Amino acid sequence: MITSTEEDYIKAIFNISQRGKKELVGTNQIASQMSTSAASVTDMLRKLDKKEMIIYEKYKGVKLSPLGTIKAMTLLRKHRLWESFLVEKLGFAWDEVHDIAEQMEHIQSTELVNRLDKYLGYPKFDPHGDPIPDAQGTITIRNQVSLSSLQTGDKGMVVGVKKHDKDFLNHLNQVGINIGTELEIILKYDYDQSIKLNINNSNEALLTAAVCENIFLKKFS
Amino acid sequence: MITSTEEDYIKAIFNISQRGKKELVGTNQIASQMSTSAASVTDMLRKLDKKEMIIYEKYKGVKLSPLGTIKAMTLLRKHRLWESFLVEKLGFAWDEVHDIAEQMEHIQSTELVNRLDKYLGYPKFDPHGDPIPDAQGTITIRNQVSLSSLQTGDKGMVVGVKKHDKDFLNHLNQVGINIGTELEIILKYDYDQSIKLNINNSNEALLTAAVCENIFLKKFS
DNA sequence: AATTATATTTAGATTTGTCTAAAAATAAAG
DNA sequence: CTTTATTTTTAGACAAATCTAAATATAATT
Ligand SMILES: [Mn+2]
Ligand SMILES: [Mn+2]
Ligand SMILES: [Mn+2]
Ligand SMILES: [Mn+2]
Repeated sequence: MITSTEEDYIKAIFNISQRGKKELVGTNQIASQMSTSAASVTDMLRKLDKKEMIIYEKYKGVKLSPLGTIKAMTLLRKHRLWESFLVEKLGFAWDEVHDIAEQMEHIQSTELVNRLDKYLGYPKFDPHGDPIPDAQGTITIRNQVSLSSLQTGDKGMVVGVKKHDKDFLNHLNQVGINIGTELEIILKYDYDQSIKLNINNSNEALLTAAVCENIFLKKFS
Repeated sequence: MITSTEEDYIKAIFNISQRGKKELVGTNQIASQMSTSAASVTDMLRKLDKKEMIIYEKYKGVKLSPLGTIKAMTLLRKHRLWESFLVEKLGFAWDEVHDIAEQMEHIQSTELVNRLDKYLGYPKFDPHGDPIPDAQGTITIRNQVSLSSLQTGDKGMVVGVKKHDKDFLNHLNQVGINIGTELEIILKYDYDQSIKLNINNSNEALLTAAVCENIFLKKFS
């Protein structure tokens, strides 16, 4: 038996270790990710260690055990399948689904998840371009580059975003960027690395370096 | 803010007051329905009373307040819509969906429920024949009779069941009864009120009085 | 190497939901 | 109208998840 609070900690540890380079995750990192106190994190780490979901050494840090990694994959699978359902079947926008999926990922029923997967046609990526682990927990890796790494004249198609918060996604909506959108870099300014680009061969837009950093593309040619 | 435990108590109180004749629900009734102790129930009743979800008088009993009744309707709506989704879209059988819906009914998002309702085509009844409250909380009443009340020669169509547990529904599956099944009473035995009947103009079956008690029909002519 | 700063853990409390055992209130019987 | 039985509430305790404030360990600076 695992509680949904424990599940959220597992997810947080996985997410932090994905985006950082270091193998071990720190107490404060988890605390800030979960918007809770460091003391609460320490308590929970002890508990998850006893349940053998993580490998934890006092003062040094923490990483997921094999068991914890499987659990994290299951959670990502559920979260991303529900997000896909909300967008594909119920017509939600990609910036409206995260908080709901955050709840639905905790529903306990493997049969439900597998049937949902089938119903959606076994999608490989969620509405934010994140890969969906299959029933065995394996994920499809896609070769993608950050928009920041492209130069003047380069072209590509948007395949994912790094941040998932409403404000960021809403901004992309406003400038007309979504998964599948085609971009051509008209000019990359040396001064501040901001990028002027052409969207779907029609509109033009200017993105700051901070925004470009969080957009993933499949580069053409 | 209401917790999902509180929501389950609200539902229990509503369900008990529906099936019983008395207006006030007792502590022990709730305890047995929720498989918990009477002491826990008393604690929760105090809390729900302070939140104005129920009207509670020590030693006398409890009933839902207007606020609590709205809450109960919302919960029934969510539970039954999710059950419909699981059966209609994901292909679950009617005896497999209750426990999953018991979890999904607690997802917090009115937008989600209303979109789900639309996606399902605004169904009026769930897979067990129970009415689904609309967004305003009003439910369609259907004129139905218990199979026990029918006599030799009567005909009707199954429109609902009183019990929702797996064992009971599985038994109905075995004898070939589901929502929509047409029944004709061949013979009602005076000795123990058991009923021999014809199912969909093909098979024959014998049901005990206890089983007949829990099947609702729309009587023909 | 000693001092300062940061990160992490402990100590002690709180809230929520639960329990058992005992006390009190109400209902049922004699 | 007492006595017995049932129902309900209280008392006291516990596990889970959280908090603040204080102590301790590790890292960074002089
Ligand atoms: Mn979550
Ligand atoms: Mn996503
Ligand atoms: Mn429930
Ligand atoms: Mn139902």
